[in-house]
Amino acid sequence: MYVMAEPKTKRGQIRRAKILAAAETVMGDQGFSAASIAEITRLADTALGTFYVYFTSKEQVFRELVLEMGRITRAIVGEAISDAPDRLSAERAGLEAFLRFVAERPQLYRIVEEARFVDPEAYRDYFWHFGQAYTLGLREAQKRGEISAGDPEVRAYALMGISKALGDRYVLWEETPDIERVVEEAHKMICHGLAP
Amino acid sequence: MYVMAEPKTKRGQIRRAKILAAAETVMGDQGFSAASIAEITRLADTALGTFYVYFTSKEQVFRELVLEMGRITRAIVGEAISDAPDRLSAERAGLEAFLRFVAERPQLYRIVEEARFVDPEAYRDYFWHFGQAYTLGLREAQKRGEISAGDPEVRAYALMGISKALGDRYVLWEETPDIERVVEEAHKMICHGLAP
DNA sequence: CTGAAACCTGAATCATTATTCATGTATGTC
DNA sequence: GACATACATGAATAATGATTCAGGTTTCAG
Repeated sequence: MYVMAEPKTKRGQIRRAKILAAAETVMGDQGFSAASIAEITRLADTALGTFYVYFTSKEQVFRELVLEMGRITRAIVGEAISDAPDRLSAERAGLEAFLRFVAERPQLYRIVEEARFVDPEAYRDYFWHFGQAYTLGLREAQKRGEISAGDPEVRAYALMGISKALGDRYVLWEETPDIERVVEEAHKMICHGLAP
Repeated sequence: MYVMAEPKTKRGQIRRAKILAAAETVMGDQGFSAASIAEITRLADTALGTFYVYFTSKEQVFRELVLEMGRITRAIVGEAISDAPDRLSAERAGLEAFLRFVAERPQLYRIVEEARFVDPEAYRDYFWHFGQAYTLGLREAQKRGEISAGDPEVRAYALMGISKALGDRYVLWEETPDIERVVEEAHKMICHGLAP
């Protein structure tokens, strides 16, 4: 997928950023196919044709948004777990940070999920990257004896799945999410499992 | 959403079923928007217009497929766990059955996930229904002392999330999935958690 | 100041497809 | 075997919206 060169002037950079932000809003709210370039440029106070000065296609802005979401999510979760004293605390902090992020920017979250259909490669890359880092974190925690033995990659994906499902059910589907409570309950299960 | 009456004659029932099956294939392979009615009817050896004898719109066949998927998944998982001796065994059997189902009918799985965007109500109903049953099963297992105490609904969604994530990573993204191994590893974590 | 590069414009193009419809053909009942 | 109902057809309709383009305007280095 061909990508345009960076804008050379200040004005150009601002314009491009405005269009990208508008695309986030419109695509996040309405989904990829319902989002029209016309509406994106309208929201960005820009002429329709200007869109194609900065992006080669509708698909390309979308991909850009998915990449941005990857960077943001990793930054937010990474930050949240960075000063946890041990891995179990890190799991709790990471889950909580993720759920709060979903609550604050549901559009970005939606875009990543839609990427599964619009741009499967970007979607896969997103989780692959995240999964790699997650796996590594668990493997090292295991070496340090902070968690029990077990395949770190399977665990990483299982834990990502928990976050996503709880985000859907308790953040997106709920008027007033009680994130604290959900994190608490989930964390108990993550630490000790279901066995009596 | 208006739904057509059932076909009255044998011929009609067969034709309708043929179109529905073709829709499953085409929509499952290409996704909702890339799937064209023309291709669906071509695959069903049927004239284009005949589609509208049986379905009111493209959206409506899609919904029909989502509902069908709901019935099938519940049947398959329900069957798998029905003769488990206790809840922890049931969790293992259910996870394994789900992963095998994803491996066998990836198109249907894809359709449900796409419903999140194409028909959010159907998507929500699907998980709501499943979540209700799952929660109930966990609550009763807890009463019987087969699992430890904890919010059964949060646990239900967490467990569904695990299944979905492992389905993505180890079934859809893998040439030759080793379902047995993944189930084994995940089940250890589900039973005992990460705590050392 | 000035010219070239960069940026901006929005009407026109172009392609795609869901849906309709007017006109047949089959089915089953009497 | 005739009639009504149900089913089948595919060309025509109609709407949509992504992308292009031919010509302006702004920026900024020299």
